[in-house]
Amino acid sequence: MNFWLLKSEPGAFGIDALAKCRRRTTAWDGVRNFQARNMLRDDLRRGDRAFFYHSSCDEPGIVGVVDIVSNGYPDRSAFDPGSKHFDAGSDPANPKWYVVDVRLRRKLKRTITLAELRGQRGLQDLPLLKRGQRLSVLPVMPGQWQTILGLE
DNA sequence: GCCAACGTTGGC
DNA sequence: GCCAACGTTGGC
Repeated sequence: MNFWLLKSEPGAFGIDALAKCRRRTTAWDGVRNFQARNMLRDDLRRGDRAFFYHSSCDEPGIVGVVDIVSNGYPDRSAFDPGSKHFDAGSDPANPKWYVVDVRLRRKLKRTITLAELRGQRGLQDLPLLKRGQRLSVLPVMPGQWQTILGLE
């Protein structure tokens, strides 16, 4: 099992929105960055686990844990002209963008803030904390995962 | 709103 | 292939 961190803006799709989804499960769609796409397509696997991170908000930080419940598959929102994630450059016969399905495992009892993560020993190498890092899908090493859970 | 950092685009 | 211009991300 591998560990990941998935970012979302709570104003667009926050953890409470996921909690309201049928079976607390949804396709993690709308990722439009090639590096993140490659990870969704090739690296995230059913059975993996990820932190749910809120970005661009009052209190950026980790708010929950999700299970990855599918392998990567084409992002259908890219094919839908009515979707805000529509991309005319993605063809169903040759999909450009990918998703995985995620299911909410649990909300954390409290938000583990970005500021708190920055100050934590043992997380110096967490990709989330690297300068200029902007990917919405990021790996988390097992030791980092445990360190973060220990902060809750 | 500002700005640093990075990705993408497109002319050459 | 280079690189300037532009767009986006995201913390502050």
